[in-house]
Amino acid sequence: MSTSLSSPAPSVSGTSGQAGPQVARTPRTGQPAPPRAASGQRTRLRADDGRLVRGRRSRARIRQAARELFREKGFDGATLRAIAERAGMGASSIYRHVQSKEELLIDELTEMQEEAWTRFRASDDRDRPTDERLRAFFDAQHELLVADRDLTTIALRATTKTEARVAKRVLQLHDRTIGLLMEILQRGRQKQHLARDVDVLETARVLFHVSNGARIPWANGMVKDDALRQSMHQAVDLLFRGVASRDA
Amino acid sequence: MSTSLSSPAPSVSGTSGQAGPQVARTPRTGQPAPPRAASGQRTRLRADDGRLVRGRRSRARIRQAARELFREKGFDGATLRAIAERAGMGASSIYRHVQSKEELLIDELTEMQEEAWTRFRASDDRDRPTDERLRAFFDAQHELLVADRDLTTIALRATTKTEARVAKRVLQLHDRTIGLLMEILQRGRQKQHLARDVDVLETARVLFHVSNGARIPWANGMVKDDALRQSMHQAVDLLFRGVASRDA
DNA sequence: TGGGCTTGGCGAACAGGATCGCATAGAAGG
DNA sequence: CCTTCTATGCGATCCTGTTCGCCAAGCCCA
Repeated sequence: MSTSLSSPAPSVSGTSGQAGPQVARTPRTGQPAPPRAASGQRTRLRADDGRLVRGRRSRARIRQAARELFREKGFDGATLRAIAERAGMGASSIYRHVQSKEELLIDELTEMQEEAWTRFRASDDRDRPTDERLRAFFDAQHELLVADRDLTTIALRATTKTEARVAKRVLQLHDRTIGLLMEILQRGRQKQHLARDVDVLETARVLFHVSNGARIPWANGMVKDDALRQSMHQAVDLLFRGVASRDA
Repeated sequence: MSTSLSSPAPSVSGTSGQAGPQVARTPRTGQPAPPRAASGQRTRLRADDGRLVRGRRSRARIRQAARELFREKGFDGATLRAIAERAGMGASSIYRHVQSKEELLIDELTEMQEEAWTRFRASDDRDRPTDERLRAFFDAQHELLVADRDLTTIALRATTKTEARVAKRVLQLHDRTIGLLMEILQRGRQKQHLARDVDVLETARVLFHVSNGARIPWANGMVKDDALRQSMHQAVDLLFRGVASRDA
């Protein structure tokens, strides 16, 4: 327990595995390149291979184009063909670099998360009361979400893509968030803000789920920005104080 | 507060409006039939009009076919064309009766919910401890969900359809569930299981969100059936007891 | 009987995500 | 230089949800 809230928090459910997404892949097949018979494989591919360089650049352009178009037209409004055009290539080429449109979305989300955490950390103080820290944590997320309502909605949607690869990456994101919440809670237990026998993991999960769930009516316009924020604050309070009557 | 858990619980967010879905509609236009100029409208359409009867039968066949195919192939696997075929009509005809594929899903979900509630009520006893009742409530839902993992996933997905009509109906479902939870909690407050100043609505929401959120990793196979169940039980406990240390 | 209206149905067509097979261009090695 | 392999790229095509324009059948009223 040291570098609080910095490195990729421990995976929490079984969602680990699979290194970073930067590695060049062969999306077309899904398999990491068939080992080819028993002959000696020839090339091992240097990282500065001109083709790979080009590939990386293309990927970057795609991501950029996607990001822009998502913001301009929303996820559904951003056609793959449009993204491709802006990235300066044919639609089908995108699939050389990406498995599905959702994957582009997830890249985007991951970045948003990262930024939310950075912001939070910037103003965090580990010695504040735990519930206060939690509220600040959610506020940080809230701020960013509000700017991109559409992305938020679609993020929730992506969660439920049965297509394994997509779902897994989203779940990983979830796990990281839960991990961060756990760190906050753990600290709270050290400082005896929390009862000693509290299950930190389960508590973190509850908080996380609430924050996700509360976004749904908001994303659908049933709830105002600020109400969502308040709602999370209340949730933290409820969870802290408990709802049971004290004389039990 | 009398007929506990029976009639459509009070709508909780702004999601009210729009009567039942049984009314014959004009999906093609979206508008409930253009009022037509200033002339006197002729027909008022008796309920046993042969056309309407036929229509109802078609709708029923569509629903039936959809239900079956959803179960056989999952939501995404159940092609509209396939549904149409099984219902004995062309694909486009479906749209005379339904606004979108998701709508079929929602019909299905609504029924599942209804059944879950019925089951719960059957074994409920309003004098039991509140937390026990809540656990039973979630268990009842759990039982049904387990049978239809795919539907559950897609249900969550449907929540995030920006397409207003779909989202609204899902939100209504949510509201009803939250309403039922509120009734349980309210009763708990009467019986002084709950602290007097607890915000029943907010508590119900928290519970609901957690139950939804917890399903996501489960639906993606990261969590076993029983773990999901346990998780909900734990969540109820946490919320009841509160996580803050008592000496604060 | 026949006109006016409404509901239900159909095949064609469209849009958007994804796949396929072929083509090009670097790189490595002889 | 020629071969061989790999990473990229492309246009055609597929699949699926959805829309469109047209038509038949049912009901009502003259």
